[in-house]
Amino acid sequence: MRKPCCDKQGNNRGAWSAQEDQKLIDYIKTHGEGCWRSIPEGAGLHRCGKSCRLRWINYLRPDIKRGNFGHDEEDLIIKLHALLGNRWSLIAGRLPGRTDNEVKNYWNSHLQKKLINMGIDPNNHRLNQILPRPRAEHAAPVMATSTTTGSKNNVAATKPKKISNGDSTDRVSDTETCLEDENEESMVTQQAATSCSSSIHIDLNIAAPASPGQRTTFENKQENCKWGKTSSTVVTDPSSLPTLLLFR
DNA sequence: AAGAAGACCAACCGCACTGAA
DNA sequence: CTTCAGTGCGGTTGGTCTTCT
Repeated sequence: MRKPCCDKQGNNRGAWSAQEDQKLIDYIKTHGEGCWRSIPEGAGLHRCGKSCRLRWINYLRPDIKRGNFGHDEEDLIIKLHALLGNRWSLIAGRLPGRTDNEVKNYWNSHLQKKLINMGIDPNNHRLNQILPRPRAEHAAPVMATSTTTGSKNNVAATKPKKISNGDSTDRVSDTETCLEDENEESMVTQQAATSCSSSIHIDLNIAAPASPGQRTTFENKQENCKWGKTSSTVVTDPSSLPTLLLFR
């Protein structure tokens, strides 16, 4: 397999210092985002390009929105996850100012637990057979309070190892979307979007994400028709799916 | 007050994809 | 057509903070 790009000896690793951040910001401000490989050298950073890119995209970019996720953002993530699975960059693309890493972390640390508490399997967004018994004072679904479940280990335990069979479409196989069988995804997403209750009005067409210039592999695949699966049936009425609780 | 357990999140790692040579 | 460098993405890790006992 490929050699990692970050095997260069002498590179810093771990947390970024304020000085390093500033160097990166200054460099990108003057030269723009370009060849990530050349950025560390140009900026005088002892980091690999990959690390610089990550730091910039996830933390230093000026349009990053930091802080708690709003209620509608949460709602949107859940809905998008139901549609798209673990395609975090796509999901993040619909949330202005949010990064894929942030969305992913929020999902793993908050939303999974929330869904579990609501009796919904976060992997496929289906209603679980056995609902967790709500506490008397919390008859309605509520935000996950501090529970003993859902620790890092528990979360990890729910995640099967990545299946690497060379078929990139299977990269989301561990968290199948409830609409996984769709091959007319954009159509379905539109339908789902219209069936969302909602104060949230979004365009769920699979198109260029909110952040300009960012083109995902997923979208490339879309364009190249590599989604490939043609055998599955198209569910034209999402309301017929018993699983899409959140779209009612 | 102190240690343990849990929660959160920044960063790293490995793999897949693309495009140029 | 093949190879390889560059890049992006998703999964995972590990450090730090917070809460619990």
